[in-house]
Amino acid sequence: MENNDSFFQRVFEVVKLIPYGRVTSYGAVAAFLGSRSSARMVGWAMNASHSYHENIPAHRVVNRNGLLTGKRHFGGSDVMMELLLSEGVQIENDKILNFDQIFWDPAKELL
DNA sequence: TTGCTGACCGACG
DNA sequence: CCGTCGGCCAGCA
Repeated sequence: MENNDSFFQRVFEVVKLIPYGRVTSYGAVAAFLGSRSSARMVGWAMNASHSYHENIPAHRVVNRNGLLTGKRHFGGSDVMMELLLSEGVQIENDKILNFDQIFWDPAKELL
């Protein structure tokens, strides 16, 4: 892998690789990049994804609890939840029920 | 340019 | 159990 890309670019690369109907956590992506403490940057990268022309499935990235913490940044509505629901993800009260089942760990799946 | 903030996470008291 | 703090990096006033 090339390390010349910025942190954000690396985050996008991983997020774009998330399979349909699967989700991952900020910490998992951060850990895959080598810095689990940089989970905040992953979330910030999602915010920056608005500026990028590429399609970033940010709705497939949630926090460690499987909670849709970033839904408020997703158009200000339940768009994030709707997208996940359309992918077969079970959600209740902004939380992914089968999080353990659909969790996609880049460190394991991608490698 | 400096400094604050942010869609997180883990540790500590 | 719950509140607080540090760490990581980039964007913005």
